[in-house]
Amino acid sequence: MDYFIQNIVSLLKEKTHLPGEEIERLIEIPPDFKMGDYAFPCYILSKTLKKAPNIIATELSRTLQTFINENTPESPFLKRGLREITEVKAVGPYVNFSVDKATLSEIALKTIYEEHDEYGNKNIGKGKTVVIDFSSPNIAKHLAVHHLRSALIGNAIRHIYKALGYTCVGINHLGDWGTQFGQLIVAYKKWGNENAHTSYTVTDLNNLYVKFHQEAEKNPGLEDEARAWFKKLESGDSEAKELWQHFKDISLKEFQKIYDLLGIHFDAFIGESFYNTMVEDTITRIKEKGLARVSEQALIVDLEPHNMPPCLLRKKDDTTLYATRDIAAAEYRKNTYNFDRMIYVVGSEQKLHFQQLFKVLELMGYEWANRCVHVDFGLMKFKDGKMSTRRGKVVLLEDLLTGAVERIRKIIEEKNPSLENKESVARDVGIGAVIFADLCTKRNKDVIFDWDEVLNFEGETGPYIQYTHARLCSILRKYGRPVTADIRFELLKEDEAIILIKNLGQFPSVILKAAEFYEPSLICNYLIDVCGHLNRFYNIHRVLSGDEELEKARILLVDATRQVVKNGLYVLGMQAPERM
RNA sequence: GCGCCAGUAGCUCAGCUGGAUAGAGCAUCGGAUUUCUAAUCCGGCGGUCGAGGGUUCAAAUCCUUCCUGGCGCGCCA
Repeated sequence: MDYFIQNIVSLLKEKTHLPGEEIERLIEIPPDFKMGDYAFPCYILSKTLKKAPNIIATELSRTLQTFINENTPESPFLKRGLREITEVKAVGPYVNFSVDKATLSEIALKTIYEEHDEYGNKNIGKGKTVVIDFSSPNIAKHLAVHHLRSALIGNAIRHIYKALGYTCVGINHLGDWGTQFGQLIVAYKKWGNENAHTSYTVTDLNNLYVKFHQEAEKNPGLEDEARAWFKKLESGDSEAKELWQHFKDISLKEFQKIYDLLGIHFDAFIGESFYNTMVEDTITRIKEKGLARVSEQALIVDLEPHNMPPCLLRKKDDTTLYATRDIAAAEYRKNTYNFDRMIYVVGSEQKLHFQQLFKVLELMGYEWANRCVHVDFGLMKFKDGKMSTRRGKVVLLEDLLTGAVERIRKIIEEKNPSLENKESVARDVGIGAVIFADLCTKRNKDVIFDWDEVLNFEGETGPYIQYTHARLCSILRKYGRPVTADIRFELLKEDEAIILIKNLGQFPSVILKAAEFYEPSLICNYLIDVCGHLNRFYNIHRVLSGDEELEKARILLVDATRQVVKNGLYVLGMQAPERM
């Protein structure tokens, strides 16, 4: 618990007779720093005391202030903590506490200084494993802008949980199985070209896929052919398998290029096909539990008692469905990684699917079913509708990324032409801009993709955060001496400094909250706040002033801010260039 | 038809486990640089928090009805 809150709670406990936990929960931070550093709302007392909260606040603040004045010298337990409460005053229905700013600064800045790259980390997840299923694109289709979200949110969540001490296993659950491969094989055999083995690209595969759907509208028989080919694939037909493997190789090569660009790493690429050999056992187990039955020639788990549509295990042609493979995959992952939690970062259009999946796992008797979570997110849309590879209507991820890098390159040329390593900085900032733009909004909202919006680098953007970081690095370079935490903390007395320092102290709890809600956007918003406070400070107060003591103090603040921004960018999966 | 999600400034969003005057950015208008990178900062403009009803001392926040948009609802993933 925060040092000051601890003191305030023990003080209030004595005078209000409320339980400590309750008080701690109620303590908040006033909206305006001028009101004080911490606040206790008195509404809760108005019922028992039968007085208006304003009056209670006035009386309580007077009592507390008197108590502090009287007891400071003697009380051995509260002595230090009490002396650091500099003022207790009533503001409306709140009792507001002001604390000694030098102590506040010392606690926050020393912690950051000592923990540096580990600041914000915790060990609450030590010895526990989290499996994160993310990105998981479909083979034979391009990675498009709408595939970005799962990859980025998953990657950030992975970093966040790692920071909390969890062992994270990032799995790319490739969509490399299913009727669509039957479709692709049919399309390839009908319209494909002989050189597939040497020259085919994902674009070619995607064209075949689009063509299949166009043709299938005119000729529904194609769908049956496709199902037949998938059945052959599932039963191990060598021709089908060879084609499938090729489609897969081509896709993986292209995916890897993008993941490298984004700086995203997976611990395993295990596609759906991998579970093909396990689904029979899975189905057997489901049958043994008496959960499965045949309906309309298909094998299902009836979820009617749980107010859900049935979960289909096997189609009438005997091939399996993705739900079946997902059940097998969940069992496999539990056996392999013995996870404490499993997180699926998949779009919200699959919400029902995961509800069904988790329910089936629960019905199978797996106690860990309730430790599986679907971290869903809204769709990426154009102004005029949903993106879809089926209709060939997409913005390719690669184009977006190279476009952003290109744009940054121009801006560097314009603003900082003498910069070294322009190429790598342009890449870090361009990619970072895309990452930040995507992570910045709460994940369950739909995102409307707008080139102008994504390529505007002013205001609340990735480049803004990185730019702030680069300027801080620049000051430290100019300073040229080692940073020390042995400073006179009372010199950091300006409002802009205090607000910033308090903000920096919040970082660990922001990480925690982001983990709790699986919400990387909280970190984006936090970084915008920190950078805003820093830039305000930077604009008003000179760091390298010539006054040695003051310089030392402000340098520590600069370094601490740099560190927090760097750590924050890291968990988002972004680079923090030192010059730009 | 049923279910889930969203609706806050012209635009994009924050605030939502009830609490102090509803905040940012973009756009627009006006200002700040002999000094640490102006990808910055300051100010102006801009809001019946989709609509009605309810709970409460207190509602953008909780409940309810309705409206609008998105997604989903057995052999795709």
